[in-house]
Amino acid sequence: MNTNSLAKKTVQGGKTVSPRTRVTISDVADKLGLTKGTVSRALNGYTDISDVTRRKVSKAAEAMGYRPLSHAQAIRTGRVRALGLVLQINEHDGHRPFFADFIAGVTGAAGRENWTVTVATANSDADTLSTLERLVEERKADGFVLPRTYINDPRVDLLRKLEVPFVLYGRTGDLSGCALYDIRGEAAMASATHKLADMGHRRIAFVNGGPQYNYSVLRYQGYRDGLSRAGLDLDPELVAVDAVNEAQGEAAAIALLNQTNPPTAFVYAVDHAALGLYAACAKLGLRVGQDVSVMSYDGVPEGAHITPPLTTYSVDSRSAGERLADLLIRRIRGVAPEDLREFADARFIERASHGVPAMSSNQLAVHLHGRFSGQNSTGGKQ
Amino acid sequence: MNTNSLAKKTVQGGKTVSPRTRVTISDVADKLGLTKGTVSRALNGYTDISDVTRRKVSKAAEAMGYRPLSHAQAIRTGRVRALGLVLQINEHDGHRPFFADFIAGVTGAAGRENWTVTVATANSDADTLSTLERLVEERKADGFVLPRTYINDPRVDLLRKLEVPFVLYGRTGDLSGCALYDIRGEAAMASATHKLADMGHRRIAFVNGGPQYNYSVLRYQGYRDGLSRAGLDLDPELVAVDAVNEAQGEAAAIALLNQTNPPTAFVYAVDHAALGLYAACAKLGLRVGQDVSVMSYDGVPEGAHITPPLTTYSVDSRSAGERLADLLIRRIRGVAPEDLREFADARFIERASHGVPAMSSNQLAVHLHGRFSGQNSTGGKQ
DNA sequence: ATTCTTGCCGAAACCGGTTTCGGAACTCAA
DNA sequence: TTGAGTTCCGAAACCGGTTTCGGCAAGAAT
Repeated sequence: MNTNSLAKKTVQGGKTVSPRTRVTISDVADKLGLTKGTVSRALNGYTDISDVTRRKVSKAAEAMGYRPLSHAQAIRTGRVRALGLVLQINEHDGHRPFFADFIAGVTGAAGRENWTVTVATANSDADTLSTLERLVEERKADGFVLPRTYINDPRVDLLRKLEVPFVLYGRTGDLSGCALYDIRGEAAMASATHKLADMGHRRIAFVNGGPQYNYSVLRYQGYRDGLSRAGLDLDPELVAVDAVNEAQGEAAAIALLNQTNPPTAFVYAVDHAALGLYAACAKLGLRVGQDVSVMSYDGVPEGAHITPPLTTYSVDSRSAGERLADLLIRRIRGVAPEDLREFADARFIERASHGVPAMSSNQLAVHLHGRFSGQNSTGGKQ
Repeated sequence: MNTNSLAKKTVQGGKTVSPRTRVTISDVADKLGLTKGTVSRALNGYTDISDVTRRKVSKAAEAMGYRPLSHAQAIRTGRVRALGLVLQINEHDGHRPFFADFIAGVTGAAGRENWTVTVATANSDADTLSTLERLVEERKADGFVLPRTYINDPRVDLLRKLEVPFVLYGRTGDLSGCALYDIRGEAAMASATHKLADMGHRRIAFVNGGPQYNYSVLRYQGYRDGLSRAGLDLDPELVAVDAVNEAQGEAAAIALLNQTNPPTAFVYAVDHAALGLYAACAKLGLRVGQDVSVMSYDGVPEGAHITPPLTTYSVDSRSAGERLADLLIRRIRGVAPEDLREFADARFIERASHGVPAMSSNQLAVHLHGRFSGQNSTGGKQ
């Protein structure tokens, strides 16, 4: 018998109520004349409990509003039913708008399984690692979602060493033992490149994102695949790197356009960088979608509001979060990482930032260099 | 003696290592020849432990890398050292960009005290309440941060009833027993109104946000204070409500401008709505910052990129998150809610969306109605 | 009728901490 | 010398669950 039940309960009007006190497993056991061990086994699907008893127990538990305390379970099982998410907040992180959707996806899917999500933030790689370690040490999470993977990711090394389950949002150099979810960014880049070539563009530039991220090798590969499928040669002079925000995207565009054989089309790996092309074109007196075409990747909201609206490949961050949470929970429950790899495609959003080239590369060069010095200019036709 | 220490430890090369196993409080106790009860008391500042022992214990614990398992502590203390944050993700929530900063603030401050943050999302008021209840039931958090307060907030009622600590981000109708942090939006609105009046504007409109939110009564009050300080009368025809995104802000602006005595200046309670004024002016052939002035509130990044850049009162979401986490932790530790109320001011960011009126209200009316019918127009001079 | 299974559940240990209680040793005053 | 306080720590209960172990009763096999 639950020795505390008398102290904790009060009889009011013939009905037993528990003031300010949770209903514990012993309460359920007492009510049924069983022991708490039996109740526990019944609730957790042990096979040595008769169906009759099992049904009785789960019914009573439901009726009494019994909810096991996850940290009381954790002390024995080692599981807290929580997912960990360590976000690295960089100063120049252009991806913040995604967080809300992404977090909503992760927490939503976790909640549906009655799991919770422990979120922490860090402001450097080292900080991320020590935060991960702290969360593991205190067992605040049973596993982790690792967003924004590097080609060479120290978080993966750490969690592998600690034997803590994790799932990647993105791929990484060494995938052994990794569960993951990723968007086929390479397919999007190939498709964009190919589409632009189909429209008649012959010189198509590629502006990549941060070189440390794994996505950049994939998207670059996609760009090259698109070129070769279109029968175009790769010109290294048409490739820029490390543009993840508007300013960097603008600088890259200006540098590329100031060449003697400028591109008539751009493929950007990151939407926020692609927004910089608009600024560059404003300065250089070019019309986006006519003089210069662009397609990009991510699907940020700003792209829909800019003029002309940006053609892009949109990523569904919420469903990414949902899938990641689901995969991670299964990983924690013991499914092999190799069986937990999912891919999705970005969705093509055709807007108005691309079209058939109004000029050839040569004509564009004349147009540009006949009016401008080839340096940045703050004036120009709007 | 820790009966498990032999089973768990292995001696390798004369050095005791613990393979795959945490160091527990019993390990520390064994090493020092004390009992785990003593170690626990020493570590938790009980007065019946001698200073010598206390120092010995904390030193050994540190050296052995002992970290108490928060859920093991929780089973006795009822505290999990976690803050709860339930975010309501509305479809038309224009405030998403803040989330990253806000969450970074909360988690950062919590982490500094070795607390963690469990985040959950909900998509309706009812969902928010049931999520809160679930988190309380399973004791996934010791207290909650409640962002975006309503005038009449059911979350407050719930947590008050459950006697769970919480802290508001914003004020609410009945503040009894509430700890809170808030930005003085009313002061910002008053200041904006007064500044515009000083510049010579006589008809200043106010476009408020969602009427269910507590901030809207405060900002409206601030607008009225600003008017009266400037010696201007309140004209109800110059007040619009419920504009929290660009489309709603645009509709409000067009309706206000189509009146016979249109405003020459606008005070918006929400930046995202103020962006709609730009769209409205583009349609009506007005120049923002000259024909029409505007000041707003929030400090969203888009405001800096739009032309002309938006003058606004910027809120520091990160430090808000930090302060809230700090207040909540103190609240959970027992500080009275009345002693946990903090206010901060929004920072004035003077940009180019305001100026002396180019025309009086009458002239503006002639300008508008001489060219347009007074209905929405999609054409007009860009 | 006896023995062997099998199904089902009680009893108790256990997880890693916290907290209460009591008593040994040491002071200090009478 | 003794009695009353203090100081400091050990012993054990406790928190709310999970898991192991063993045993009883009913049915099957011999």
